[in-house]
Amino acid sequence: MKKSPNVKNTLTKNQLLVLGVLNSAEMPLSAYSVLDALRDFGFRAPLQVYRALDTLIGLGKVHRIESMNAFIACEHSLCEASDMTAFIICNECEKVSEVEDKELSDYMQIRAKKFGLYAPKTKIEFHGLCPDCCNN
Amino acid sequence: MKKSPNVKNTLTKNQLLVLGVLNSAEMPLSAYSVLDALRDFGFRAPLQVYRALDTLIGLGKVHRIESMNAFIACEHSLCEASDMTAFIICNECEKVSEVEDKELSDYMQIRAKKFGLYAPKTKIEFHGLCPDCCNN
DNA sequence: AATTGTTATGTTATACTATTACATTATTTT
DNA sequence: AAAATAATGTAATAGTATAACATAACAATT
Repeated sequence: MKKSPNVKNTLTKNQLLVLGVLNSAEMPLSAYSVLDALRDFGFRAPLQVYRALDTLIGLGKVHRIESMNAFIACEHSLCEASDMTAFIICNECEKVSEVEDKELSDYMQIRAKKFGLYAPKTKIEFHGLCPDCCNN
Repeated sequence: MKKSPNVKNTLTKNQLLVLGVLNSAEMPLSAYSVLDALRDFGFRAPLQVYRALDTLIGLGKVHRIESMNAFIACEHSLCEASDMTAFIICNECEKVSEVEDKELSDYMQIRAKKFGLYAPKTKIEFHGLCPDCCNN
């Protein structure tokens, strides 16, 4: 919960590298996986990854999957604008996909208010079995 | 994602100790905080805590707050029966409270189905500012 | 162009969270 | 009591994240 420089909206070298790795990945990656992927590009320490991730998350370009300690590139254009992010996570094949659901988003806002919480951004991580894995 | 012995529903010594600590706590505790709290009772290694937690979570008596890597005793009697668990988390004072919301629970089920996900249990962690912290 | 202030990086060490693997003890079942 | 199962103890290690400090890059003045 802090900071937000980067006034001009160009990403720095490290941020571009990290985002590139996540964009190329089909699954959420741990920070250390990202680090390993970037060793040939000069990355040597976790902090280089975590710092870039912090900024990218702040910009809405990357999401953190809390239940997996992993990071995934945003699949939407303007997630920063939305007030909810939701993920479908299969416990079996571990596939993760981001979903948009305006109706759910609105409902969550109403719910949060009902609880007296000011929650401009909510995140949902649906865990379960995807259609493929259900038929086993 | 595994196991579930403990056929008879009496808790073991370690499970009771861990649950006791969490029941006495007002906030979610990390596994290592629980460990420290139980050193005088013979606990010496993290695994003693994690094992007890696994079982207690399986029984619905303890919940894991994913976004905090912490654990909290269930405030309801029959959380195991419910198909949703939701928490209100203040990013400022870090107060966490479990809420029941049948309507939201039902809605989440519908939503999950819409995404083709079999998700008998969903968890929501609302992050935001509680009423107290909003007025600062 | 040198000075200053700010942002981004690099680097080391360390803290925090969780699991593997194996040995032992306790409990239940036969 | 013997065998089978469940619970525990212990050590080592893996995995995740941050603190603290040094340095470099960049921008905005003067």
